[in-house]
Amino acid sequence: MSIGKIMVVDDDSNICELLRLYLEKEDFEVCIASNGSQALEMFEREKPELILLDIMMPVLDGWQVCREIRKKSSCPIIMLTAKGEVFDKVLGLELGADDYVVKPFEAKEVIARVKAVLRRSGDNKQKSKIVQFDNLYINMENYELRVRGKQIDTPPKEMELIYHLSSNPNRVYTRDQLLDEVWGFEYYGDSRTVDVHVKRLREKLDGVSDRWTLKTVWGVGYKFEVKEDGE
Amino acid sequence: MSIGKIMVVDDDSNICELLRLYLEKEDFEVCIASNGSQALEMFEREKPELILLDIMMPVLDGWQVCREIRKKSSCPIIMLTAKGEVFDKVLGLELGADDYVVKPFEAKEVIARVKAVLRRSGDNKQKSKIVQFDNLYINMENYELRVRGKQIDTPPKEMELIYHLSSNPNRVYTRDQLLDEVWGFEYYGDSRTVDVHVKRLREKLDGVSDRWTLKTVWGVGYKFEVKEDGE
DNA sequence: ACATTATTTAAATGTTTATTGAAAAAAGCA
DNA sequence: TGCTTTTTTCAATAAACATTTAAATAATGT
Repeated sequence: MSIGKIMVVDDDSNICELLRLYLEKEDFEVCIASNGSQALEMFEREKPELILLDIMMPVLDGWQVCREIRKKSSCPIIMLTAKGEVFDKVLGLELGADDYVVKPFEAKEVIARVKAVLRRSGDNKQKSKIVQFDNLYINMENYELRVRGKQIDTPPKEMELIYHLSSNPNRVYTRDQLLDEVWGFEYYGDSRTVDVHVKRLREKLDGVSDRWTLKTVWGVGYKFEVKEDGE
Repeated sequence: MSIGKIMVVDDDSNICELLRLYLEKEDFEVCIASNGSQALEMFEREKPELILLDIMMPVLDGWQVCREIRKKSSCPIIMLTAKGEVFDKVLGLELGADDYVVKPFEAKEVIARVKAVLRRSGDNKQKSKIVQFDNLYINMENYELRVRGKQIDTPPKEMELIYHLSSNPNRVYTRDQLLDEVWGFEYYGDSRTVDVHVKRLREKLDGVSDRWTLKTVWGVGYKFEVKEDGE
């Protein structure tokens, strides 16, 4: 599943495809424009969450594109600059670009900067990686699960399962839904697998709180049930 | 209100005043030195956040000033060079200048570069080169690692790795992240390399404290885990 | 009571990490 | 420079751990 759409603008198709390769590996969706005017048009249509923008381009150069986009949007922009143009990039930043990368670049570095800029720009739809209910604390950043403040070592699948369930309290998930959403779409295993993981989680979590419980919905699936106040 | 103090060093008072005018309009605080030795003295006293430094100056030239300041500080420095003057970029980089501007300059351009350099330096630096947890002491200034006050000879990579991990306690890093952030983007080696370094660090550090530990997060990576009080 | 669904258990399967020793690379020294 | 030592990397194996499967048992609803 895509974690965001990124528009790559460069007249060198090798560079575009290289970036596409790496970005898609990181689960970004990618669209490509090979010149400035195409970029502006595509920007309207695709509404990307971030733009990787080459400076040296035919028709409209990167700065002009940057300036145009800034007139109507604050979409993050990372400039791609050739080695010779080192000091113009400073002005690029002043025009409203968020970061820059100097060619020839390491693809890994570009990815890192994309992530950093997205993180900084904040309004990305990344939901909190922390869930807390009464004396249960789940932190997917650190892969940490705490019960009454005490850390409990938990394997990744169990971790993701309890996180998924508790992120949407009171919602019932069928086993197949859980296999799709936690294990992944391509997974084709026995749905009893879910039961086993639920069982292990219960071993760790049962009787821990009277304010929530990992409940079986008979004939349907499971839910993380949270009790209302005073109930 | 000032958004930061900038020291301007130039023997031409016209240039100094022009820069002061523009910088103050942008809410920077400005102090001015008209030669090298005055600059060094003022640097100690005023502790500016950035320095605009002319190269051609009587008494001490810009290069010498730059070198002196770099001995004790990483304060950002932008060099001012006259047109026709050959700017030695390699020398500039080696001495630690962050950017340069060629005279005659547009005041707006200087402002843009000042802001860009400040933004960059704000991203990167600011973090202490010393980390301390319980009886572990890491000093990256002089590559020194101490356990219970006793110095332990440690190879550079291990040093950088434990420093990186312990600088962000409890955060999980994947092996690839560590390769990017400790080894560098251009590194293309096997990610198992990280394991070996972790293993060596553990030989040196295991059982040393019950308040922190170098922990494996199965299926994910490693973290420097620090226990809360009373746990 | 019967059919269906859920839980538990244990064993098999698969994956990730730890450990090791040797090779390669880098750094230090004469 | 050439030699030695240290550090880093690589690759193979062993160990640890997680996940899945399958089958037996228990619970639930009609």
